[in-house]
Amino acid sequence: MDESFGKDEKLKSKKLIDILFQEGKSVKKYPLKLIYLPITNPEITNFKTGVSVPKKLVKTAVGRNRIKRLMREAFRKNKYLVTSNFPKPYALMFIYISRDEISLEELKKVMIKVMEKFNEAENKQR
RNA sequence: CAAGCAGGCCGCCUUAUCGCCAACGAAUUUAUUCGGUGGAGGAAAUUCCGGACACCAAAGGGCGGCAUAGUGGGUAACACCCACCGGUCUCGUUUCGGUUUUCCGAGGCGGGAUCAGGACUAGUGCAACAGAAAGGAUGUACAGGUAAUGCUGUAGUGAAAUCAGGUAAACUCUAUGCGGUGCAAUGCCAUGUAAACCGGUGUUUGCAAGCGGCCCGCUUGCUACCGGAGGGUAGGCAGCUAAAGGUUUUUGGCAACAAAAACCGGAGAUAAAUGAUAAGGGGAAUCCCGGUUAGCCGGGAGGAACAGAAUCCGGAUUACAGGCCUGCUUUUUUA
Repeated sequence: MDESFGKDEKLKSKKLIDILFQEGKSVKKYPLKLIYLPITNPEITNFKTGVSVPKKLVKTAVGRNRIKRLMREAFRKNKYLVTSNFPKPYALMFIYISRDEISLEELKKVMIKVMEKFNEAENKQR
């Protein structure tokens, strides 16, 4: 199973991120929030995923780094849940909305639930 | 051996698996695969000083403004570092005097801590209590003196009474230094469809903008003419890491440091890499059990601080579990 998470799959375009925050929909499961938007640009063929931890909630750079790394790890292990289910690519942004630290195990569980919610919402619409 | 003080160093390790970033080398299906290699800190933090570098005019002149403040040295430079001098505090020791048990006062020598440590014979301001009077000063008593007068001395208040008084982390003065903005600097590529952009030529006046707050001065634009520039995405590349680098030895120097030689040469991301999991090792505080008069000994549980590079250096400041080393002081035990 492909568990890599390389450059190509990361959300890096500033423009795309701006559009995502303006027009994207979201699902929430504490302490995670997922903002998503279908990518209309035909050049881009795969999912683009980013993670974010607000400076307001986690004060130190070490703390934010730690949580972002755990989020990437949790996504990497479970990304098949979303990437294989849709014909069109999406831009995804996971945002951590708690002040407290979290273990990888717990984060994985929440990540899976958020992804399930996302699947439901998008499949219903189609 | 223990405690305290001062200074310095380190600040989890090993293996496996799954991943991330970088340059390199192969292979091919030419954008992918494979391979081994390298990949956070002593503070990377605060952004408080000082530089390098870049652009703004060859960064220019004046006023204003800011910073620094014993002397000498080090350095690219500094508010940093070193040495010395001085003041203040403190400890030890010693001498002298009073008293003589303690104790008190003065001085010498030695150690430690600390100090924005230039100038109040330029001007201005400020000063509790006491005192007649505290800054263009001058009243009482006694004594002296004069043509005359606080003119002179003493007493009295006070830290200080015409003494070159005190005070500059008071204005100020003096000396020295400082232009501004910062790698989101800056350069290149790509983009542009039109009152825009780029290049060139010409340029009188006026206006506007920029060059630190003002003035000077300088530059640019507005105008005219000529030429250039059409897929999509909206970014990409350089700057970008070799550093006033480090280690060791020798020489010079009290030292900071400098010179020479040999060796090592070390992250470069950009919604931002350096991570996750498992096993083993290591283990402080604390807790539990057993033994012991106690110190303590044995076993088990427990599990590691502050903190993340963002152009690069030198410092300062602040945060920090635990461990190690060196020196000094003190106490106890043993020999």
